[in-house]
Amino acid sequence: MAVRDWVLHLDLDSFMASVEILRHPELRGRPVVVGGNGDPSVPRTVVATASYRAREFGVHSGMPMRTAARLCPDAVFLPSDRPAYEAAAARVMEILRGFPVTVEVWGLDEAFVGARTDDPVALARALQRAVLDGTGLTCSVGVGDNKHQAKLAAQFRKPAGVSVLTGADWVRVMGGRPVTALWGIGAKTAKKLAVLGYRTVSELAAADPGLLAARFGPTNGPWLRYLALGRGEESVSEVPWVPRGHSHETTFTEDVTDAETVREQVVVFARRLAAEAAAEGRTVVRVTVKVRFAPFVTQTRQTSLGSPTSDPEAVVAAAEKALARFTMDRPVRLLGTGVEFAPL
DNA sequence: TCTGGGGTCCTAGGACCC
DNA sequence: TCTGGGGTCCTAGGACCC
Repeated sequence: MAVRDWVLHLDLDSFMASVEILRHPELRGRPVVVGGNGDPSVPRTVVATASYRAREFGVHSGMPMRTAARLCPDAVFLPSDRPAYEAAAARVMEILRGFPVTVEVWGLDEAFVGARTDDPVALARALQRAVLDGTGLTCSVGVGDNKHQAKLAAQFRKPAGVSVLTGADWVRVMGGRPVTALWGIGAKTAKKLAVLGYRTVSELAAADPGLLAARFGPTNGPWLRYLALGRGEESVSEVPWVPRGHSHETTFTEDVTDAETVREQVVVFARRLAAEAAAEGRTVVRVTVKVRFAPFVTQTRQTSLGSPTSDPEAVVAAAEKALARFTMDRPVRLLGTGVEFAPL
């Protein structure tokens, strides 16, 4: 094969569960479920990651922990331990950077890898081997002409597989699949597309661009068709991601009706966010408070700051001002607070 | 399946200005 | 006095992803 640029997507398999099994070897081969505080009887908590053994029982990410416990009573349930996963992910990224490639970290457990090679599959295998030898973790790798193709390909053979998806076989592989197979089209968009008569990737690829723009907007409309044609970003960048902001939220185990409890939680979040901004050398330009009322109705209110700051009192005051704009006439299920940073 | 937490980006509508 | 057109900023909400 000729030498050319490729995009690879590396996806760690059942990442959080795998990290737990690594440090608790006696769990190997058992169904392991990570989520909430590790107690599956607590309502309003969901599965973050299920091991492949647990998935055989139908357990999957996003499922209520209580449902997981019903499907797989013998599973080991563990709380999620972010610092441990961040440390494991950092080791994986360092291993990838040992190769003559460009590594773009993408979320906690994924990376895009840009490489100039005549054998991307051999490279994918070498990356997998190095990650396994260095950390004990397995990963799946997708190879493509762009990020979209590589990302989809990585899902084809999980766990521990390598798959290739390029423009040359896009239509054959993807054409007949539902539009939700594309990276960025979910159930809501699929439903709207179905109304227009576009159900498969090939149908969307042949869609009327004007119709899409009218229905989905000037940016999103054309982008949907672009996805269906198998296009995507071709460049991989190792420049570290600059966060746009941070947020914290909590779903109360039982709905809260006491206004003071709500206010106290907002203040706690605002102080934490101000401290995080200061620690990262960032300033806050906007504070958003999010309230999810019972049964499941979500509203947001935001306050812009006159001038960017990381002063905790200013952030707290802005959060309280946003909170005051809600009509608190129903029990509160979830409370969140977020800050938007000034660009660097 | 009674539905987490942390992100990103886009859109629509109103305010305001020239 | 019945009322253009464009630009920009702000807010609230929606959709998607892991």
